[in-house]
Amino acid sequence: MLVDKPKMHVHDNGVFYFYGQTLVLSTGGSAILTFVMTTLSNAPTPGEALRSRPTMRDVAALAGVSLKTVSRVVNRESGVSGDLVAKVERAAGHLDYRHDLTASNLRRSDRKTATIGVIFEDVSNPFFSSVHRGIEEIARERAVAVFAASVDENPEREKDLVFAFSQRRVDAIIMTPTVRQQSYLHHERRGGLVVVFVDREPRGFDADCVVTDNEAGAETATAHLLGHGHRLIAFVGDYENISTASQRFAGFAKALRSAGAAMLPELVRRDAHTKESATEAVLALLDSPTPPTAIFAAQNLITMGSVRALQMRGLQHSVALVGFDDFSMADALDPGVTVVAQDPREIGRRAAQLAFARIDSPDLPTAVHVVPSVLIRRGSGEIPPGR
Amino acid sequence: MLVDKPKMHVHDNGVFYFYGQTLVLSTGGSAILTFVMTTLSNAPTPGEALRSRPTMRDVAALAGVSLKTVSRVVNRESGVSGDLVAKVERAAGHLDYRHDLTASNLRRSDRKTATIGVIFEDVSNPFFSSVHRGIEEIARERAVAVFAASVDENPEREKDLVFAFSQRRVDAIIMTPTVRQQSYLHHERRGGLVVVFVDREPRGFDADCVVTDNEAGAETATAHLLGHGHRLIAFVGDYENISTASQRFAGFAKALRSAGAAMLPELVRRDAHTKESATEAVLALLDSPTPPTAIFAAQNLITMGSVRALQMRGLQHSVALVGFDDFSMADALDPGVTVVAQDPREIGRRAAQLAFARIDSPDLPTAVHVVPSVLIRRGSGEIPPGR
DNA sequence: TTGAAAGCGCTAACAA
DNA sequence: TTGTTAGCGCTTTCAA
Repeated sequence: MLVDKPKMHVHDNGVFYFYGQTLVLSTGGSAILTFVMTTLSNAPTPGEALRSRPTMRDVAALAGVSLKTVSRVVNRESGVSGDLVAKVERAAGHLDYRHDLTASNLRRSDRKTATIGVIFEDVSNPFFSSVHRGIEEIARERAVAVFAASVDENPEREKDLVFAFSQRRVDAIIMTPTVRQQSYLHHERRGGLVVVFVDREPRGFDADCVVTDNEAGAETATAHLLGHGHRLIAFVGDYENISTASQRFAGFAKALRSAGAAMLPELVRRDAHTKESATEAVLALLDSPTPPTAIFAAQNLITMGSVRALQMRGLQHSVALVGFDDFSMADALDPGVTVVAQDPREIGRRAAQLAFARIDSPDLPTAVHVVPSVLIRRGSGEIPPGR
Repeated sequence: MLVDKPKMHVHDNGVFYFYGQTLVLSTGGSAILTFVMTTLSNAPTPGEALRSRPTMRDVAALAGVSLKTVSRVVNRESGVSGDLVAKVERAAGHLDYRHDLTASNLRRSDRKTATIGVIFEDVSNPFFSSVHRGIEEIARERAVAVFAASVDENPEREKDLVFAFSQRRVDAIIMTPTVRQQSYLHHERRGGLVVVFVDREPRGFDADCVVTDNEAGAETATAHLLGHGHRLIAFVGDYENISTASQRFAGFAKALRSAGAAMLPELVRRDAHTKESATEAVLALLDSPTPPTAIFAAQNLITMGSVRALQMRGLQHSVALVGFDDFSMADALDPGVTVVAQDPREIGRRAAQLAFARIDSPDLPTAVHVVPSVLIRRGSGEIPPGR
């Protein structure tokens, strides 16, 4: 179906299409013509020309100098006369020359691509997106570009992503390990790839790492609840094979031991991973014959899911809650949610710093940076045990 | 300071360092030795060997075949005898060979790097991190790696990032435009770079684009408040030069006009951008001589900041609020926050699909996809005008 | 200070 | 089916 008007909006099943020359309707649904644009531009179209990019040779020819001189100017090497520099820059500007970093890297002796890869469980999890942000801040200072990807609980994907980044010759990979153990990375490291871990420590692989003080933070959280008189404290956490989850569980157990409180197996749920599964787990706890008077939620999504469950039962003001990891609007809830806050952006910054430090000096001893967590009292953690 | 134990944790000003052989103390603060690890591994250390990566030539030599045969096997080309395929694969596995995509790309005729770049205002903004997620889902299907970076209100940085990605020969850039106009991209496009915009439409550049129906969504939100009897409705939005912000303002104005309601300039704030500035703006409105009975917050951070302001004045149950763009825990607040929800993940998916469609067929007419928004009633938007 | 030749790791085009 | 040669766009090395 062709339309003579150059551009238009068409409403179709809730979706608009806005095409240059062709009006496209999806199948099904009654199409409604919404309005017609009449603007026309004579700027180049997306498919125009595609004449191949100018190379250094083209610039050299236009400037009347040798290839090598252009290379020197582009790389800002010293020892080129100001006259030639100006000539080359004019020619490069005229041709819209773009230095090809991939070709440059191929020939260069240090073989650095000024590119790193980041692998998270999920780039859209607020914790990880903040870490990502922190990494970017440091990378930016070195004009390093950052690949980012999500593993999504798929263990094969961790290896695939490492492989994909390795094939693209990244200088370093910053990652959250999910696979049971990381010794498969030894091969990559022999090839000169730097690997830094964030959030969780690797297994079977000695490398730089930045983590939160999970055990101490969980201990603090639990002790906080114990201090308010709770003895029926539930633990709702991630799968045991996730190292942070098991460390947080260890902190929980340690606090109970220190207080001489019993750990009640029926109040321990280590199978929550998403908001939804956490809601389910907490509902089950609340509806059980021995409901907890307090809950320690060991991860941000789990805390959010726990809030929902408490609200569903109208218990948000009666059952105490402390979460691990802060989240957006935790302070705006009623009651505000008490959390052990991490500093994800700082974690990201440090991980990037460690990565670049090792790129610069491969022989440094490996370092594990533990970033402290902070208890933030907001109300939910200060509720006393009911009756 | 040297220590004989191989690894240790040291607590110093709240930061732990965990080094292979050297105990490092930061300056200042009382250092407390926390515990000592005794594990020792004989796996390769990070700085080990760095013997250069094996190339196809090495594989060819080990397998006793020619370079080209290895290339054929690595690229899964047909026409190689099973015998040689096995030989080559064995040799490649033995050497931990990694195909160098950067070198491959340099020589290949299509010159595709299987890499795209994404440029957002802030990768840690939940809206953008979800868009990022959507893009990744589609890119994953094509084994394409994704660079992600933030502009951070710095207009120069938009161009710098485009430049940085262009230098790395990405196949496409998916971006949120911030600079006043995008005609500088014509040069890049001539070189074959595909550009797709998300969230905001570009100016001075005809390209594929995926946006939310900002004007219609804002109109719906405002009409919703008008329908509940409000006439003193405040608009709190982003800077005027951001196209989404002005479209949402247009929708706001349109709804007022349709209802025959007056637009009160003193209730319009178009200078909010962050959570904090929104809180300030809303506090000023609430404390003014003519406070609004309802607020339309035109962006996710602004809505969050508005919630905070209402809570600070204890007005969250008296002044109505509708936000543009959903956010985490909006349903768990008291009252739940009524929003016009976008579908960021879907926006990301479509943007990626558009990008790949254009990579495959550069001559398609440009398309603007408008993804519909949905009003979600949660309580805050249904509060009637007080008294 | 400038340039010519070689070659980074790979694939295209062609030959055997 | 396999291999040889040339060369992608650039930097290195070395000579002028």
